Amino acid sequence: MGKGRIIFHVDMNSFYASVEAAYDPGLKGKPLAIAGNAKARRGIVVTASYEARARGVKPPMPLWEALRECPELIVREPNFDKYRQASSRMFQLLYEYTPLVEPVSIDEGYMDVTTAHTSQSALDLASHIQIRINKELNLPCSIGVAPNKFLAKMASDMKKPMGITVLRKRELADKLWPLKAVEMHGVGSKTAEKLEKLGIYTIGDIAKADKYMLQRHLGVSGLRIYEKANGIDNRMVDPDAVNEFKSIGNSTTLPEDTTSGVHVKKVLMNLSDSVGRRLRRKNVYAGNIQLTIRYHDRKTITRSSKLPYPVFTHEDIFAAAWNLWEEFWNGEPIRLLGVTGMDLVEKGQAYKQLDLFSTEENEKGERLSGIIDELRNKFGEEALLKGTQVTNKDRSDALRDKKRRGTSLEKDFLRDRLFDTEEE
DNA sequence: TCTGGGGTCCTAGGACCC
DNA sequence: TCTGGGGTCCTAGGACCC
Repeated sequence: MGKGRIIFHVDMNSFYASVEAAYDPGLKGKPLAIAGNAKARRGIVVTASYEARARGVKPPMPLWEALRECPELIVREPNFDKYRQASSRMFQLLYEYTPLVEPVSIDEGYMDVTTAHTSQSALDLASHIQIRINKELNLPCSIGVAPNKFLAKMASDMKKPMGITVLRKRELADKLWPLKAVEMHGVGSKTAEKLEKLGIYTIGDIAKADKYMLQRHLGVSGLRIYEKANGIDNRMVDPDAVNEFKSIGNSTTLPEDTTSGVHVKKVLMNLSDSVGRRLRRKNVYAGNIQLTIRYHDRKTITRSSKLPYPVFTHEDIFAAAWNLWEEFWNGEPIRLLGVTGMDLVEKGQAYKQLDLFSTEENEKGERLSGIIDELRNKFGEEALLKGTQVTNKDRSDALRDKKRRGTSLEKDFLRDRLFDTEEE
């Protein structure tokens, strides 16, 4: 007693379809599918209402197949602004209970409520949250209640829609172990196939397998699934994780396959522009640009190059992408193109360095930002960073910033993640 | 009639340096 | 005559998730 954590996993049910139905009550109770690219025939079903699922529509199914299964299917294109808005309201509601909320994606997140349920039981708290989300936002969700993230995640999957499932350590053998290995978070079809060849079919089989045998065949993920199958998962709920971006990219499947250089150029310029806007809005530079090419036969390659200095203008991004295209395209028809910025570095870091030379910190910021871009162009980022020194004061400032961020979770989250729209 | 778009993490090989 | 081993960086692919 006293040492265990209480973790919730809140999982919105058929999120996109539910949001559409909340806006348009006429959709309630009808088979509804949200599908991208609905007109171009190349779309897939992203989300299906439970009525649609009952008629055999299961994401991610090609749209034509869904319509064959269920001719009366109502199809809507996704409206991400709407979903982001609903999502932010949902998370704001969660933050009312604890700052220890870790959004995982637009429609799910973890909460650490170990110290947030003083007056009521954890189960009552989960029920309370679920009812509020349903009443105030008109959206259904399922909640898993468990001593760690993995078990909470598995629990929220066990009863849908509008379920609440408690999964205790002592219930593993009954509730978790009978499930097929592929049901486990982290085990996909490829890993499940490998496991079957080892005579492992259920999560219980994983739990009872030889740990080092799993490691030999699956590397570190073998160790990981062994621990999880035995109910062990020490990962913390990290409210800051959502702000730590590793890459920002956009891709698009073309209406028709193409070999036209002019066409490709136009598409890459659009993608570069959109990636550039997103980088600038998040105040980061990309040190590496990656081009993704999917050929007519769906064979997909990625080619990337580390840049001499980090970039964030659409011209620089496009130039890098175009170089890769000219170097690596094999001449065959293209189905999809993608541009991604990687090795992201915070723009603020560079400004911070320059602030060392500045007496009035903020006044000169604008002018300095122009200078720093010039210096970067001339000498590259590395020279720039080497030219300055980090003091202890900087370190403590950075630490304080990070701590402060952790206490204004809502704002950071809303700005950085949910309102990730195309406008500047 | 074929299968989107946004990501993260892990692995592995080669280049290069000491 | 031909030669070790460690460490880091860069790149590409693949598995997985929502």
